Amino acid sequence: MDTATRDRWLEHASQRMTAAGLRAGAARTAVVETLAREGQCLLTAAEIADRLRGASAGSIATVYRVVDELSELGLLHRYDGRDGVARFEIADPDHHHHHVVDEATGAVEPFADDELERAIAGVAARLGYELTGHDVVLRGRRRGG
Amino acid sequence: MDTATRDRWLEHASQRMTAAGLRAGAARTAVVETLAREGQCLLTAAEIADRLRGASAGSIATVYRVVDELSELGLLHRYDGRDGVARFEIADPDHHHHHVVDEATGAVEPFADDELERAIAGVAARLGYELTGHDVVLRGRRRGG
DNA sequence: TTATATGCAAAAGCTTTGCATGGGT
DNA sequence: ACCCATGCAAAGCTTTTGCATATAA
Repeated sequence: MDTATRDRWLEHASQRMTAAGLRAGAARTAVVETLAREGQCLLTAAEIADRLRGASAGSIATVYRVVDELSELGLLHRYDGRDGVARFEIADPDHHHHHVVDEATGAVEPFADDELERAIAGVAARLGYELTGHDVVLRGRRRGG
Repeated sequence: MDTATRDRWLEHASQRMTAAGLRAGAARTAVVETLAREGQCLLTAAEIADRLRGASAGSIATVYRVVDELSELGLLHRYDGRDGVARFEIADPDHHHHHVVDEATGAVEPFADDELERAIAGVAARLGYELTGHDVVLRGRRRGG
């Protein structure tokens, strides 16, 4: 993820948070900046807290509170994997994507696919739903190398 | 889900379990039959245990052990929602489907879509993955009524 | 008979909450 | 000044694990 995208998201997040009446506290700001820095990469609350501790502070409780707020505002995507740990990453409308998990290594790779998105939109229309979100997770093994 | 489908799955499950060296204990059998009876419907471990208690027994620990075994054998699909509770349902290759969650009511509706499946297969091929599974969850609000 | 299945209870996570304190506006 | 944000500790959950007993094969 490039700097421009990250900065754009930071700007957007700042506006949304202000509009929502959220103050720019030290911990909240640090969580937001950490998520922006990691970009298109899923982080657990514990991983975010670890990165904050490197700087100054960050209690796990606050991290959970902040990621909940941000998710509520649509600023984060949340993924709940099979290991019972929630993971978060910034939601950038210009970089919409999903993930494929390599079951051999556990590695997570992002991907985007227009045809998949069209198919999902088609399903929603057919079923009569107005979509607010959707998750796609592929699991498999990488062929070749 | 019709009786024939349920019976077919039960037969299939029985064979796979025997082949895997699993014995037909009371609790395991009861869990399998409960899942078959519910068919195309997601159940939590606690919900399964509740249904067992109505009959005779069923400890939550055993339920977790059984659904893990069955998932490992590919006999169950597992969904991890945002509430941190895993849900299970029988995996019938002839009734492959996904789910759409109505955010207003929390209702979960199954659906199947060939175009969506084709898109997913296409993505996997493009990325060079041999898929072992995939999840799609749509979230939205039902239009009209 | 022998290894597996089961239940109970305890432990192990992750996540949330209460409360007192610190900090933004 | 006022109210929100934060940290700590404790509580709440789901899920896993240890161990003794019961049971399928």
